[in-house]
Amino acid sequence: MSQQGLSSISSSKLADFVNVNHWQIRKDFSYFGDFGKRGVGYNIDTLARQIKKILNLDAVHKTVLVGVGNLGSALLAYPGFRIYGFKIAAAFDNDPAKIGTKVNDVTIEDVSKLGTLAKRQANLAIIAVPEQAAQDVADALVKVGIKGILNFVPRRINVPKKIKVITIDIATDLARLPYYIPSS
Amino acid sequence: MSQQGLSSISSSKLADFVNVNHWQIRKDFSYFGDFGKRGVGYNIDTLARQIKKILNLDAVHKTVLVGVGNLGSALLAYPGFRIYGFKIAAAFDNDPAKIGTKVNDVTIEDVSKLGTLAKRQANLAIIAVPEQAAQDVADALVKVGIKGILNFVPRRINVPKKIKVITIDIATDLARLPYYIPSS
DNA sequence: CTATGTGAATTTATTCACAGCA
DNA sequence: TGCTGTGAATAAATTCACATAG
Repeated sequence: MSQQGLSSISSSKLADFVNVNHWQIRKDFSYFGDFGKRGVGYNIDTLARQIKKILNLDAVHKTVLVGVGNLGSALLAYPGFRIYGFKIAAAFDNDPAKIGTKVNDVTIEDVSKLGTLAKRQANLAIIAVPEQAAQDVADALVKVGIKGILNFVPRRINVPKKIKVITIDIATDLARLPYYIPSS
Repeated sequence: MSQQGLSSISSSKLADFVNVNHWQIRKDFSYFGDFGKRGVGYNIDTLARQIKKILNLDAVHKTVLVGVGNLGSALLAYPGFRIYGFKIAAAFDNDPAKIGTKVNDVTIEDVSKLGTLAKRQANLAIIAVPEQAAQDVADALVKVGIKGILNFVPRRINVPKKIKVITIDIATDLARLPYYIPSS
């Protein structure tokens, strides 16, 4: 919207975009501050900045990818990360054929050298390895000081409580669909 | 657990697995029926069958994949779908180099021939195409009678209200992590 | 007049505590 | 004695309605 030259937006318009009610938008915002102008709406740039600040998205986050198979490659090519400030700073795999090659400007490193990450100040990681390797990779990432993990492996991984893990299990998401489908 | 020879499980054990309280497990189940035996617990096979029935997962769901790029290929290779009864019955792409080739026993077809699906009784679809193509693909899928869509494209797609769409936006999921990370 | 921000009312979800069955 | 199922109590989220500011 900002790029379209708009400067303000109302809670009703925002609500339409995300399919909720206008009062829900205002109530939610109100828990964090007074972002709007009565009679006018919300300044788009200011609002975006405030939300990014609340979500701690107002800085670049160095992110590490472990596992450059089909899914990992898709993630490396995925343009969606940039808008939120995620920078994939390193990628690791254990396949000798891949190590040393470049995918989207990132050189793939040997997963056994994960330890070298410690100096490089990445604090988020994406795990996209086969199931059996997931826990080992998680352990190595914890050891190296990672603070948060986005886990694509359909398996629970154990990490210290202060490390935040978000698991994306694609099969489980797909499994929610049939519930809404009449008989099939 | 069934494969490990166990026949029963208590709400407390189940609760530990999914990180909720034991009374939450029982309360949730109770909305759908009385599945357990007092003093014993829940019969594992019966419970699994009941849950699958509730979620409409007790039949094979023919599923169509559109877009066989990095992500689509990863999905074709993904073993997680099978356990819930999803069978990828067809895959489509618009790249001549891919059409006709086989990935995991599925022959890739020309996306312009999506119309031929009508006869093949698939009612779920996975969209993994570039952003610009998403709406056109969705329209074609609706025309061909699909009932539910798992959408991996970070963009809202418009479909008739009776069609259920679940969108997985990986960037948004990753964007939730920094909120939990101390300073960074 | 328009659109926000927020107390109050209402609805929904979670937690408790325990009766009742194997 | 062990564990379920569920009313009742508590907590949380949503919705309403309207005073207030531009």
